[in-house]
Amino acid sequence: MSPEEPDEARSTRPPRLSRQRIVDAGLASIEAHGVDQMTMRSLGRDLGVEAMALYRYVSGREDLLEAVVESLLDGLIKRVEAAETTSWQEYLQHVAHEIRHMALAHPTAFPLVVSRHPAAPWLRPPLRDIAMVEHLLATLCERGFSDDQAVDTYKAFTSFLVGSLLLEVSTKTENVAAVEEPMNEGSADIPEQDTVEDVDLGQAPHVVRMRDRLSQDHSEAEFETGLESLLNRIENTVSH
Amino acid sequence: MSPEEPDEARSTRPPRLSRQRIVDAGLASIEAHGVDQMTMRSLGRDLGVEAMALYRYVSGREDLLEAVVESLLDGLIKRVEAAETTSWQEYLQHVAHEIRHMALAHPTAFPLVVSRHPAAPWLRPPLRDIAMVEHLLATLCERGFSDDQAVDTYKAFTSFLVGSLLLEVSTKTENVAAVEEPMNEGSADIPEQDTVEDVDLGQAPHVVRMRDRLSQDHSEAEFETGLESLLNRIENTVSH
DNA sequence: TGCTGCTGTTTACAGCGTAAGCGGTACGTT
DNA sequence: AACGTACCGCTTACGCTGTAAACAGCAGCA
Repeated sequence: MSPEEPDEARSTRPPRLSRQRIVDAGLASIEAHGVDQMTMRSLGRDLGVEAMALYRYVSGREDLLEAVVESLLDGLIKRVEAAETTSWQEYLQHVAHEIRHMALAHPTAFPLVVSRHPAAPWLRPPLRDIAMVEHLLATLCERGFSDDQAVDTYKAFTSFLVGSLLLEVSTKTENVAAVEEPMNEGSADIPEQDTVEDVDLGQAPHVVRMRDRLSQDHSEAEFETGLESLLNRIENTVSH
Repeated sequence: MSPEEPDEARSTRPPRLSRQRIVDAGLASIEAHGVDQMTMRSLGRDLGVEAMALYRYVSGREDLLEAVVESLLDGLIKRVEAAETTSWQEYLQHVAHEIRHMALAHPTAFPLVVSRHPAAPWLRPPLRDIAMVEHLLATLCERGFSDDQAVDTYKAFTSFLVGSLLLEVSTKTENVAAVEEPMNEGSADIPEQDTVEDVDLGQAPHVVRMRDRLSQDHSEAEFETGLESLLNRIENTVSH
């Protein structure tokens, strides 16, 4: 074995700063404590470095967040491009499942993928990558879609993903930020309302009755059902 | 006419501070300059008052944002409750259109309605109000839905709204925050990439070919189509 | 030996949310 | 008329943020 290498993995000390290391630590910090808590200073602390050191590798916090989003997407694109699918249905299902997997693996960061403005208006989240969109459109056209059909499918598909996954991860992130009561305008001797649960007990009988059902998590089945329904709908407009 | 009234509308000077006035100004500021720019200090400036004065009426910035979201919703609930609809299909369409109208009227604030955690996990955005959810569930049950069917419909309906409307308003908000280039790791004599438009010209022929189609705004038609498809799907599972 | 380039640190500044205390004004009670 | 007492908005202050700018240590090379 070579006794000495100029690489970065010899000592237990932090090897070196790099854009990749910063982005990874940023993602980890976001998942651990929420986006707001991921500050340049705390991130520097995580990496054993002053905050300003990060600015050699990212041009600012916004750039870093953008890079985190990008890093979530590019592992996925390669997998999608590698996978071979026989029908466009199978293809869209594969993409959908990959993205759902990513969303569930990073539930706190996923809203960033959705809410940050993409580079171009026609890049719809969560497919905010040109390569990804190109691959999807190309695949659909290959399978006999017209341009219009491909674009319509792309739009309906992204809408479905955003709606399903954003609400699904939001239930899994619940109390990163604590709750606080809203304050009442005038003086304050209105009978105290203990919890949200108690208010509707009088006002919302249906909600109370169905509360268990409402709280149950069937998101996977709902996702599959919705996806299948979407594919059926597309199938009808395509074969027409 | 009475020569003097103790009310607030006599002089052109700011009448008085109140929670409602603060919330309204907050919403206006958000729509004008984006959520981030709506700071307690700037909002005080808008109202001709020091920032700390606001704290008599809202318990903090978070509370204010919550109140803004609430204010977007409660005008709508009353309208939905007032409207009379004959079928559950018509009812859901009415609700969907009301919410879409709200989203388009406040495209910058709408993401707040979606992304802020609701008071209870089973209050799914954008229907984050107990009264709203109660009314929806009650109406569906009235029309013969079982509890399970009502809950499933509620979930699918909210997912649809979030996906469609969030992406629709996001295209209408495009450049509230400016773009910035991401910085490249090593030295910087890689040939400069002028705009996003030029990169894909070589790499993404399908995107280039369909760019016009991708940019065209058919969001209304897409919304109606998607909604109708959703209603059909629900209809099938209900009558089965 | 000195020069040059890269890397991380130090210092500094404007702006943020907000806790705490202060002053003025209007009003009910005496 | 005078006084106590709410209420309302202002002032000050603190710790936090993102980041611009100057600086220090250290590598390799002449």
